[in-house]
This record gives sequence, C-alpha cells and structure tokens, in this order.
Amino acid sequence: MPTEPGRREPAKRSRPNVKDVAARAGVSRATAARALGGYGYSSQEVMERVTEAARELGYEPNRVARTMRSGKSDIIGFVCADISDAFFSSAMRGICDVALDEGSKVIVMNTDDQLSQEQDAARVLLSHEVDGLIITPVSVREHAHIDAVTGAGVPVVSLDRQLSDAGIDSVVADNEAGTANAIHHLIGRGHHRIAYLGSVQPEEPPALRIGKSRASVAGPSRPSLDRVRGYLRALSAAGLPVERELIALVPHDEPGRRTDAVAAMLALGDPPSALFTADSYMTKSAFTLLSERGIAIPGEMSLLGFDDLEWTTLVRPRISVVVQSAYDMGRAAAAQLFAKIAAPESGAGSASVRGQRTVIPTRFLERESVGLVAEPVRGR
Amino acid sequence: MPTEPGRREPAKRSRPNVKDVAARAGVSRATAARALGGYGYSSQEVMERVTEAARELGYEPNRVARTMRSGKSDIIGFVCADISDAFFSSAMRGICDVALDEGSKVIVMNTDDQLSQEQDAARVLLSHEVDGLIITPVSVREHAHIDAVTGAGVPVVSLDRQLSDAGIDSVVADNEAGTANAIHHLIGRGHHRIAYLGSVQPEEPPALRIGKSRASVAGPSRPSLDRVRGYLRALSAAGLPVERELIALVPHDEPGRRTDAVAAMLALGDPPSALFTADSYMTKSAFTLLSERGIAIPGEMSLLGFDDLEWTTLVRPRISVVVQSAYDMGRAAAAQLFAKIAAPESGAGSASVRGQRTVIPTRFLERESVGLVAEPVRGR
DNA sequence: GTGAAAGCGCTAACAA
DNA sequence: TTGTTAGCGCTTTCAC
Repeated sequence: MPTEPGRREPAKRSRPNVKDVAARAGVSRATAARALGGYGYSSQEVMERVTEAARELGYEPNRVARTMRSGKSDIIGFVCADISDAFFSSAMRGICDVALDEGSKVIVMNTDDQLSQEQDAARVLLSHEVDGLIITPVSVREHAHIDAVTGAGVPVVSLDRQLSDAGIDSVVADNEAGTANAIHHLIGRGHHRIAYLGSVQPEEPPALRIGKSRASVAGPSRPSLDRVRGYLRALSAAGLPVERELIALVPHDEPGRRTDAVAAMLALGDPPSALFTADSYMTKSAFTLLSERGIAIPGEMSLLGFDDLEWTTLVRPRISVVVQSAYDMGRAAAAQLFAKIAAPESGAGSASVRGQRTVIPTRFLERESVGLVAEPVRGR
Repeated sequence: MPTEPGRREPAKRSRPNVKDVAARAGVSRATAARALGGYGYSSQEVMERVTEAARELGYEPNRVARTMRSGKSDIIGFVCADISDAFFSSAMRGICDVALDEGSKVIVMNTDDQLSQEQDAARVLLSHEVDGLIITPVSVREHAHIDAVTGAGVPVVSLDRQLSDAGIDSVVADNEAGTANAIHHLIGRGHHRIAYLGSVQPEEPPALRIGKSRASVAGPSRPSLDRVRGYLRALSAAGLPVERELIALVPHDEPGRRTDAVAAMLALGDPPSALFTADSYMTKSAFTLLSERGIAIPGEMSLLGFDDLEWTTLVRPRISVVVQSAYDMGRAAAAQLFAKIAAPESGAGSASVRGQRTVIPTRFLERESVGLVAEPVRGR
C-alpha cells in the first residue's frame, strides 16, 4: 500500500521512526511523539498531520526503545514445568487472553521441575525487563531467586503452588476442599475403605502422622499434600479410620512405580472398594491396570480421579472426576499480576496486601465410575 | 549472598549496570563492557577484576539496552491458533527447547484462526524487534502481513502450513504420503469402500474433481487438503473408484456437523466398511458415535485416524492412527529459523534457498481398530 | 590495552 | 501549544 512513487525509499533501511514521521509532518520529534503517544498537548491540526504521516509511512512505535525509557516492556513471563502439559498450556491460554486485553505479551520458559532451570529463567526474564512474572515454582521452600525478582520491583504471582507465606501472591485450586468433597461422595455411596493414590515431590517427602483420633500431614501447602489433607479430613469427619496401607504416595519422578502402587493396593489382604487417584497420571495408571486385569468398574472397584482429561468421557464407564480449570487459574493469576503492575508501587503507606491467596473452586463431575456399596460385602 | 555490610546499598535502586561494575573495578565503562561481553581486548588482570566486581554486584546485562544497540533481541515469536491445543503446545515445547540452546526466548500469540489477530500479532512482534517468527498462518493466500515481516529483514518459518510458494520456508508433515499409506493399509486388509471424514477451512472450500480415471482436489497445499489427496492417490493406485458420497468435508468452525457427517456415512445405502478420520476431532466424533450406537469396532466398522492422542490407547479397541510429531515439527521449524537468523543476510550473491520446504515424516501405528474384510460381505 | 564519546529510538523535563 | 535537550544501558568506533 505505501505507494509513494515520487520519493526514493531507502529500501534496505529499517522501519520508520518518530524522526521520519516528524520530518514528513513538518514538526519536531517531540511533537510527533506526543501526537502519536497521546500524551501531552497538541493542536488538532498538528495531530492530524502527524497521524497522516505515520499512516503513510507505516510507522509503528519501537517497543524496545520505549521499554528502555519507560521501564515498561509490555511483556510478562510465565515459568512452568512443561508447556506441552495440558494443565500448563490451558493456564497459558488464560494468561495470554488477559495479557492481550492489557496490551501485553507472554514469554514462556520451561523448567522440567529443575530448580536450576527455574533460577536461570528468573534471571533471564529479569534481564528482559518483564513487567511481571507468573510462576509455578519447583520448590515452595527455595525461593531466593523469586525474592530477587520481587526485590527488583517486578511483581510475581505463583500459580498452582502456595507461596503466600513468603509474601508472594498465589493462585491455587481448592485442592483440600475439592478432595474432601469427593471422598465425602464416596463415603455417601457406602465406601469405607477408600485408597488414596497420589504423587509427591521427591525432594519434599511428606511426613504423614496418623494418630488415634487425628491424622495429619506435615509440610507446606502444595496441591499434592493438600489433597492428602482433604482425604484425611473427609475420613475424620465421617468417623472413619485412617489406614496407612490405603495411602500410596509415589515420587513424581518415578512414573514406573505408579502402576506398582495400584497393583499393591489391589493385592491387599483387605482391599479397598474405591480408588481415589489424586492426579491425572495416577488416574490413567489405575484405569489402565483395572482394564488389563478385567476388573469391572464400578462393579468390582470404584474409581474417582482428580483432574479432567478428554479420555475420561470416552472410555466406558466414564470416569467421575474433580475438575480444576487451569484456564481460569491462568486468567486469575494474570488478572492479579496486572493489578499489581498497575498499582502505584503499593509499598508506601497503606498496608499493602502481600502474599494474597486466591482460591479457584473445583467442581465435582459425577459420571459412572463410582458404585454403591450396600453392606460389608466381603468375598463377593 | 551479596552481603556487603560496609557499603550502603541504595536499596530501591534498580539492578546494577556496566557503569557500576566499572566503578567498582576501577576501570572505564568501555573496558568493563569489553571484559564482560568477551569482545575486544583486555588484559588478564583487568578481566579478573571486572569479572569479580560483576559477580559481587550480581550484575546481569540488560537485554533491552543490548537489543537497542545490536538489533538482536534474543526473542522469537510463535503465532498459532491456540496454544492450549495439544498440537501447538507440543510444537511450542520443541521450539522452546531449541531456543534455549540458542540463548533465545519465545513469545506466543494466539490467533483463534482469525486473520486480523494474526496481522496484529505480526505487527506487535515486529515492534518488539523479534529475531524471527514461527507462524501457523490462518490463510495460505493472504500473507501480505507475513511478507512485511520478512521485508523488515526478520526471518519467518511457516509451521504445518505450506507457504513456500510465497518464498517463505515451511515445515510440514508428509500429510499426503502418511494418509496414502494408511489408506493403502486399509485396502490391504480387504476394504474397498473407505470413507474419508475430514475438516476444511471455511474460507477456502476445496474443489473436488472426480473424473472417470482420475480424481483430484484443487487448491493450495494444506494439511486438510493434502490428506484428501493422499486418500485419492491411494484409491487410484489400487484401482478403486472414488465415490463422492464417501467423502465428507466439514467446515472447521462447525463442530456440530462432525457427528452428522459420521451418521450420514453410516446411513448410506451401501455403507463403507472403514472410516478414515483425518483429524483428531473427527476421530473423536466417530469413535463416540460408534460407541453410542453399539457398533462394534472393528467387527462392524473399522476406524483409522490421523493424529495420536492419549485416549486412543485407553479405549477398547485401541485406535490405529497416523502420527505426526508436533514436537519434532516445532524443533525443525526452530532449527531452520535460527539457521536463517545466523546466516549473514543470505540475500547478496548466492542464490539463497528461499521457500525451502522441510517435510517431517509421519508414522503409522497399527493397533486394533482395523479389521479384515474377507469377501463382499453384504448383509453380515 | 584502555578511555572518551557518540548514538540506537523513545520519552519527559524544561524552555520558549 | 511546540521545540530543545538530556538521557535510559549498552556497544562500538576512534584516539590515546
């Protein structure tokens, strides 16, 4: 379109800048910049001339130079374990959607759950002057590198991991309540022996304490641990005993042991009547093993999982699950982040909300994988 | 760690810069920059002093300023329809992995298959001075905005869509060959009436020409059309007739019509013995409908799909599919992009490879959803 | 081998 | 209302 036959276009020259626009409009650089940027004053006439010149030249402001001056890059960072994971890519979409509305863009970096990669990512993103950071931290204890980011005045929101004790805003699902609710459902259907199968971070093995009247799990708030807590809470609330043998916590980096854990549960002298699988990997392992062994769901074994995946409605029976919306979590985290970015450095004066915790509700989707237990139905 | 009790740290001040490092090391800015950047000359001793000072201060070069000077941002853009889609998020991971090796980062932007969004994305990324762009273009005809990017000297690689005719490098799967191979497999198992169920872009409806001896589909190279071509080619090669009623092309933006298309195929007077579903959505629709109607796979109907998804191995029977590795495609696209970025402006002299086309092979995964047809087995 | 200085494109004081 | 000017942090001639 920029067909300007008379003028010789330098062709190989880069994109036009304010100076070019100013020259064409016959005004100074500052005036052109003001007219274009929409700040300061400029007369109607000059405004039009400049706008026209910019249009003709196909002028587009250089964000890099703008960042240099203003310190605002209109870029945020998203640091997660693996963007190809369905949870993170959905969250990413939520983040992108909010960012688009805010005129911002998102740089993604993967950590593969390695602290060193996370530290590198934080450093790199800081050097690019990102306006903010959304992160799913590998560790909830080791967060010096995250503190360095906030220390540099860059807002951070933690996604799916609780870091609010460290004064960092977090957006998490109501893992404990969602799980408790699901277990409650199982109990309501007559199940007394309910197995819990979940993953845990290898570096932070949970300390499970099972007392006569109370059971608890020590350690920080993390989805994997909070779900165990929800399980314990629901059993306690119903006056059911907590049995150690019904709880399997498999290190996240040893996927091969998931199937073993399910098999061990089935091999128990007094096996459970229902399996609660606390994450999608475990749900898949459990479903696969039950299928292979020809164990009828829910006839011989009930199954209830955390996290919804496409396949849970394609297999027969359809699997009942607790769903968390990764998309909504991403949106919420981004919304919170941009609020902090916009906030005029909430440090001075008002006791600013540091370490705010936003909880996204989960939903229970009842399908067909949970059966009714009538009486103590030992030995079929 | 930076425990420097004696010196008063301005605290609220931003990150240290070359000037600070230079001051601490007792040299000039230029010298410090040289020592840190590893270019130009500097004595052993100065080098050490500067490095030490940088370490103490926790100095990290400001990429924004560096970009401004050098024009290299160490950021590339990835423009796709929807990052939460499994194909794109896997491709994204491949891109990120290569980018990491190259010291680069990736900004993702979603288009939802809207040309206007794609145009905006291209403009925005250009204004951020990205070093290159990987894009899955909405349209293979309308690419003025992409030409604008290459015109600005920024390399572009097209992913999953052929744009090499426009002089833009492309990385695509061997859709035609992969499909032909799958259809060939069906024919080898005795199938003569094979249905093709696929999606097409609503704006670019394909012109299907079915002649006596030859059938073809007009239009550009696109995964959706190339798969149809593979289907036609395999039938022709086997001397089988192409029948219009066995080909269903559903507009991509009308998901509701997918199930209708499958149902229509089943309702045919002389129904097919096998269904080839050319994308994951269609495979899902077909599998769901067959399950609901209690039609046995592969007993009463064989099913073979394009694209592998988790669920295809969890359902019974497991679905045979043609797989394309989105991850590999992403890696290949990124590798090609960085090669072009590194190339010293391949315009001058040598006839540079413009519009290079890289084809990533697909694989056929035989599972249990395809049955053997003995004889003309009409009416069971 | 090192330092002084210019400038990438933009914005924000200040002056006119 | 508009123009002049001074940088943001870095790299890169060019003298010394």
